[in-house]
Amino acid sequence: MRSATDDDLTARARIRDAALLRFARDGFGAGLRAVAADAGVSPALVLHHFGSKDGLRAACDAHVLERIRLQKEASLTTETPGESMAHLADLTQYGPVFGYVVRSLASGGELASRFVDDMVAATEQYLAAGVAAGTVSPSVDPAGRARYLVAHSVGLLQMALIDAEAGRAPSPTLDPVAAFTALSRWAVVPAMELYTAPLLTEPGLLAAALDQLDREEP
Amino acid sequence: MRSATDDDLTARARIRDAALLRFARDGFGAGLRAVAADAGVSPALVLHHFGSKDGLRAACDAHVLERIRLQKEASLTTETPGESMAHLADLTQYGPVFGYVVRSLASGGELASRFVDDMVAATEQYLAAGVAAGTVSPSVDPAGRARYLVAHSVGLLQMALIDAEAGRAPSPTLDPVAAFTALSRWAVVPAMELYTAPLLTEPGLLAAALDQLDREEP
DNA sequence: CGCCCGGCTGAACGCGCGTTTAGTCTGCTG
DNA sequence: CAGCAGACTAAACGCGCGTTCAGCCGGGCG
Repeated sequence: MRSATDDDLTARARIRDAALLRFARDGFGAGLRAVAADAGVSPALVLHHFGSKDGLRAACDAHVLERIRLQKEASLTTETPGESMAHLADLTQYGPVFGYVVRSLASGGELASRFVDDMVAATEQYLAAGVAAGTVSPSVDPAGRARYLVAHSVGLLQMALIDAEAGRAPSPTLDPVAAFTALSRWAVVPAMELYTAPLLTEPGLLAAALDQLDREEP
Repeated sequence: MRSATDDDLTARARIRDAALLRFARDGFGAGLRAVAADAGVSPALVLHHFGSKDGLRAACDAHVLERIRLQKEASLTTETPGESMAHLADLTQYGPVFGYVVRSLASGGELASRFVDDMVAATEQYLAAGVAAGTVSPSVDPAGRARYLVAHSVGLLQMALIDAEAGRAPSPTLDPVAAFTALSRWAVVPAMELYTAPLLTEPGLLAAALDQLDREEP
């Protein structure tokens, strides 16, 4: 299962990358023997390097978080916002990392909640910049709005995963690019409509919700 | 593990209900022996009634779909829309069914995609009624909009599940009522804001998206 | 009554899992 | 050169899984 391009990586890195891919494709129930076979090593070596299956998953999580951190740092220091968005849209550069994150969001675990928090913080920042630039409306609850929008993205990914398993769409863990284009095909128009025109015609609903919240916990 | 109220059920129904609960709480990796113990029967009896573990899950799926079908039928024939919403909001009556659906949405499978399709159809119908009543704005793509909104709900559930596993919120599969109130505490205000006022200030974005879609596939 | 059939069980089977152990090979170091 | 350390493996272990099988028990029927 080892490819020619893997030969320059240490066995440890090769195992970690193989696990990333396996877990993304088959979920975290995938066996150590399958990961070992993908990496071209013996099952015992996996445990020699990572201690246990949990250790392997923790190493995968750590590696993904580090990749995200590096990307974030780069986009903060060297890029304009436009370049950042372009990089985000180019999923090919992330390789199995994207699929692994999607699988984690579906399965839970520490990476999932940390990733969500990261996304919420980044979204809040982007929205604040948009408000300052005048392209985004200000909010009575910027943090809540960011969290709500992140939940929407999680839902779109989850529905893509469900559709993929039913054979109706490309899988975001197997072919992120195809899945993303398929998703944008149907979701962009509803999204733009929802974000540029009010869904509900009664403008007093927000005030009513705020009132009710105040009445419950003053 | 059998409770007094279970005694009047046939063993088959008791096993199915126990499986519903186990799968909802622990996921579909839960063992047959655990289900059998919960139902107060031997593991062999589970297979006697359902043939295999897959058969048991299929029976759970079928039972849940039947419950949903009955609920839908009742709400179509006997209830006003207001009563329907009130019933939907009262999660206690669904018991383990709600948690099982949430778990299915996270894990995929046939029930998940069928449930999503059901929700999309129902949402489209509700939105159409809202448009007719004047409370909801008309859409250029009613089906897409319904699907998009359902994806949002799936995302909220999935984030509740992630937060629950991180110990930050009640679990929607363990205590649906608590999870739902915790969710509404932070999500209602952003939702109302998002649905009553445009998030983006540039009104031409929808037309741009429609143009781009036309240009790609005429 | 004798029989049978379906609900039901205890015990076992084979399998694949994560993990352990003992040991080999290789390259560096004193 | 001897010796050590670390990468690596073959083989096995114990466990829990889904599943099978032979048989028990009780009620309905000819």
